Amino acid sequence: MSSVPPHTLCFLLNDAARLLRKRFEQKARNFGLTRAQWQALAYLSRNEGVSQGALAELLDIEPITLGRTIDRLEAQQLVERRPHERDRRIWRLYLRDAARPLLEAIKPIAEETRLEAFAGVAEADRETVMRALETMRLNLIEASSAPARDRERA
Amino acid sequence: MSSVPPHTLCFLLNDAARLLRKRFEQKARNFGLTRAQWQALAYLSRNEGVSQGALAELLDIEPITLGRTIDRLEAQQLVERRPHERDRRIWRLYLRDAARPLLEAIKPIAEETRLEAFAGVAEADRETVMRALETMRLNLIEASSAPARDRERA
DNA sequence: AACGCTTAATAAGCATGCTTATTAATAGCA
DNA sequence: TGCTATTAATAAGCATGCTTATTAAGCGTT
Repeated sequence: MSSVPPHTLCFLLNDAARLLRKRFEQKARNFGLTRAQWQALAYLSRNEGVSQGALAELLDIEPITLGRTIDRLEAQQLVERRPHERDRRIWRLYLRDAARPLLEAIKPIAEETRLEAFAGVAEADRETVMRALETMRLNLIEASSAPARDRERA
Repeated sequence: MSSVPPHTLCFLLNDAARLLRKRFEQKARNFGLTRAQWQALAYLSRNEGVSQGALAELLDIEPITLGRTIDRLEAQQLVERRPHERDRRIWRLYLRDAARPLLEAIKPIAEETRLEAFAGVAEADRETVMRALETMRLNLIEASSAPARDRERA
């Protein structure tokens, strides 16, 4: 009765990403971190003192989206907002001590999940996938930040 | 000051999927359909008369998630819920007439977005990516529907 | 100094996804 | 038949993401 689903890139990519996130969060629940929170922490750990806007730029998300994630990380005592020395509009972000061991502890979970996902995919193909995803990411950042043409057309 | 971001599979896959979705929705805004709504319609078009639970299973999402998407599609007169002949718990889902031309109209948008995303990726690599994503999807459905072991461990 | 432009962060409101809990109906067994 | 199990759908509550709008602060030009 039910026929083959239409596996376009958009559907497949979304499904794989959503299922990977779901699986990661099943395993990471005991740590109290979602994928988005972990990603924000991971990027922040390499860029302490950065502003919210700049960190959002690194993550390719909107500042307001990051802002609310930082709210939660701050409530969990994992991140600290400190005022900028000269510019009172800016918050500088820093990890708090509890965040560092958590970041280490969660790495094996990510690796486990990666191996589950990649099971049955040849090593060479895994590299191809990673390279292609990075290319796509850059293509799409470029495309969606310059959408004026399409909007005018419409 | 800011260093290379940690491009793990989980981050990259999520970022690529999110950016592709964002780009698709920028282009499809005039049609009033989100990616999730379009996906539900596309799968439904090949399985009319299906129940909500069965369609959710096809989409690999939770029934409650689909239920709310169907609420919106019903409000837009694109989908119809009809009672099951014998089982009063079940809604059978059908496309309404307005949905079919919409599904056709949106296909070129999806194709445009696909080409933008895949720019600079060799044809052979595109196929590798699609195959790998499908493998990953199946791996993760398998893994996350049998999570008992991990929960007990924890 | 005062005006207006830009920028950083946040607010409001929506859709999608999840988990957990509830309701209503069916199915299965004593 | 009647009790219990299961099943289908939905409700409640939360996190993440977006767009659009607002507030506050800084910058620049006159």
